[in-house]
Amino acid sequence: MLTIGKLGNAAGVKVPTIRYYEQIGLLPEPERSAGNQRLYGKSALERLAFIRHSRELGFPLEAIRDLLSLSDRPDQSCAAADIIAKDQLAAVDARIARLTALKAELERMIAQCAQGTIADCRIIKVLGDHSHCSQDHRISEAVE
Amino acid sequence: MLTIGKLGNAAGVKVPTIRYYEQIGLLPEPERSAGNQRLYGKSALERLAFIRHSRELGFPLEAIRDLLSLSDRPDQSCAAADIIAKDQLAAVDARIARLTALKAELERMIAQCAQGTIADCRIIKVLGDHSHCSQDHRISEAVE
DNA sequence: TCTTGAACCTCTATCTACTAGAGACATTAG
DNA sequence: CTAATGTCTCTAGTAGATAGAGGTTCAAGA
Repeated sequence: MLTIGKLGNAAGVKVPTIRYYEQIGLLPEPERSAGNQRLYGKSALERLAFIRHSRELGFPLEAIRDLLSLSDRPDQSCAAADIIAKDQLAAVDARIARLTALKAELERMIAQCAQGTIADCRIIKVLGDHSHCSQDHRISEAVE
Repeated sequence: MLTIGKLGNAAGVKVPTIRYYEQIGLLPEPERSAGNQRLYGKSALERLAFIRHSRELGFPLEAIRDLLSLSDRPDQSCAAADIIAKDQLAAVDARIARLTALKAELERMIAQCAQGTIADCRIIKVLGDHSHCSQDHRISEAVE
């Protein structure tokens, strides 16, 4: 059995984060030692590793909750998992598109800065007036 | 003079957001009407537009606070503004890099899904075990 | 002039995904 | 046995807003 610290080390997740996941019901309440400390088994480690990896791939916790409950029913269709993953991919794509537009605008802005005084600074000017922008970087309401 | 609603419309910022900006000291406290309603002039509109545009470019509010205080001192060097903008560009670049890696991994994962049952689902499998991943998508600690 | 409805006011709570800290108890190494 | 480290619960804080309750003010129409 693992204490919370060992579990955290093994899964690459900080201790308070594990307790947080338990609090929001993403991890089940574990056994306790005689002294009331949490004790985890192998399945908790697997579940936590699943969560961590999903987080690394950018899935929100609610999506992970759904994926976990899917993985608890191995005989069902995996169409739902496919949808969740595709949603996540679409979200990532949207963010990349938006960030790429931002990057272009920032580069343009920085390139124009002649390193003079604030009064002449293109950066300050551009920020103050969207009409100085080359393109529309206000892509959708996806607030990145 | 503009009421808060007109100001919001003119700048493209929601009313509660304007009050929030005032609360955190990003906008100065405006005049009030006899009935205690906020009244704004042209300079508030310019300042709010500046904030909005900066937010659209992804600058965090603290950076915007710095940029605003720079723009209040027009005779100083704009080197500081340049640094803030370059920092933001670096942050955007880092996020794009990370998201691009995530995108590749998600696409790979989805492509492998044979639409069978959960028991065979590659998505669930991959999420449960990082070793199924082609690359290291855990780029740095920049938690996107 | 009166009234209605929209816009405004303050205040508190909520969201995501954690992180930090206080003060107390448990465990383990030497 | 003691000291250091780990763990416990609880509260509060982070960014950047958004939502709602319950009440007031304003502008326009009848």
